[in-house]
Amino acid sequence: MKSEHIPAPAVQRLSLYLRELEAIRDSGSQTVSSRRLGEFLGLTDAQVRKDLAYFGHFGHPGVGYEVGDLIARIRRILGTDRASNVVLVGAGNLGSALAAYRGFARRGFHLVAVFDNDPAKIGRPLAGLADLVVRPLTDVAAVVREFDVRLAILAVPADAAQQVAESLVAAGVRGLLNFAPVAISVAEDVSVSTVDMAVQLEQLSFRIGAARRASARAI
Amino acid sequence: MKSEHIPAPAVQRLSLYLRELEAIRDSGSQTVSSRRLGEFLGLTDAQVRKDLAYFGHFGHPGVGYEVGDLIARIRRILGTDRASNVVLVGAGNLGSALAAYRGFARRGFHLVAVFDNDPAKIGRPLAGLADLVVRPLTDVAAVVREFDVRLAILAVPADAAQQVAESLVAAGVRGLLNFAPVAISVAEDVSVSTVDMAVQLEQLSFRIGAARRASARAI
DNA sequence: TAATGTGAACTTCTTCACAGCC
DNA sequence: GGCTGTGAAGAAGTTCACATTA
Repeated sequence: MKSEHIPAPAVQRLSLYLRELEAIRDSGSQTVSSRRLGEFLGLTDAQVRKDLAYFGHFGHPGVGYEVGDLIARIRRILGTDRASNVVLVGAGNLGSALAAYRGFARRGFHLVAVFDNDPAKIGRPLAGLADLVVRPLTDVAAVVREFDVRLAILAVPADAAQQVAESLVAAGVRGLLNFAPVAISVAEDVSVSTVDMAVQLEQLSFRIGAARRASARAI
Repeated sequence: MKSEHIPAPAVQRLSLYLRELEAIRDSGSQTVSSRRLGEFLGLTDAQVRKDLAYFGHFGHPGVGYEVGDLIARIRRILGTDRASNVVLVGAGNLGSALAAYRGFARRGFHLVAVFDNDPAKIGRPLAGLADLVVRPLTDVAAVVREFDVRLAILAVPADAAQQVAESLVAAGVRGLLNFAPVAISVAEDVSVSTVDMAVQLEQLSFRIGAARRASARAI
């Protein structure tokens, strides 16, 4: 297969496979079948095979996939086989929590700087992170260039998000993980992924409401 | 239209429309066209109309949609027209940040309790939130029943997530917003939405890598 | 026997294009 | 003229089922 166009949902699942594979590796398995890999994620074996086949011939008929090999391949595909530098803008509650999160480092992302424009925060280390001193937003361009930063995390208030995004992009950032509850528009060669936690709760609210309505009808 | 089956992506977008509509209302507009509503979200006008039409006849030909009315209708559909009680499990960095986040309350979710099993945290108020005292996990069932809690936020380590999820579900919770980087399996009448921030960064990493590869080919 | 990779069938979602209404 | 609602067409994604390989 190894085609030109790969469905976006397939790429999303690739990350989930990676997470699952790491757990499988830690449990001691050398190989894994498409069925087992999909099981926990609620996916069919065919789906798993199709997804992986978009990227190459990774499996061995009759055997399955070699766990360590597949992890390495997926990391290469995602571009996380080498650590990449990331900056964080916004040293409030959420920003501090994100900076302290170890999951980023474990998956190949190295946080090199934190920015904020609050004079009370600038110059101080983030709570519990002695090596990360908050820097003023005016330093963004210099840091992005110095550390060849391509990804940034936005944890600023909604009304500041668009402007901060623009300065990051101007400095050379190519991907933004936005936690502000607002849509951000940037040049189309820049990727933005917005995580709006209230939206997630609303979706759950709808789904449990729909379930209740459905069961009410069934009675 | 007002059909039985509604595409999941349409429901997702409903939340985004709501967010956008609130901004439009605050900017003073009384009505909005499908084109304008979709513009910022990168959606076509047809998509917006189709999505809204799944739920009823909300618009006025020649005029558009009445902003306040549409907000009220979408809130009803999502089940957020009345505040619903939510609990949070995990009072670490992320949990504390989530508890302090005002966006939940603004969108109709009321955080009634925070749980943790760390004795050093139990009995103390969350940083900056005097009214939220951390309670032991053993209180979950009682609180869920007392406040008729249907939604819970999980901000616990990955290796605890499944177990905590099970106790929440046993207590009567019907929807889980999971921030632990692990798939959770529960009865199928319970909804789970997992937000894995490292996965989001990986997706961005892939997209900017793919863009680079594409431009390299183009040269 | 066990499991992959993949065309073909099927299902789901999106876009088009236009009748109808303000 | 402006704009919605929607059937029909088209595109995208998923599942099936089987040839193939270990």
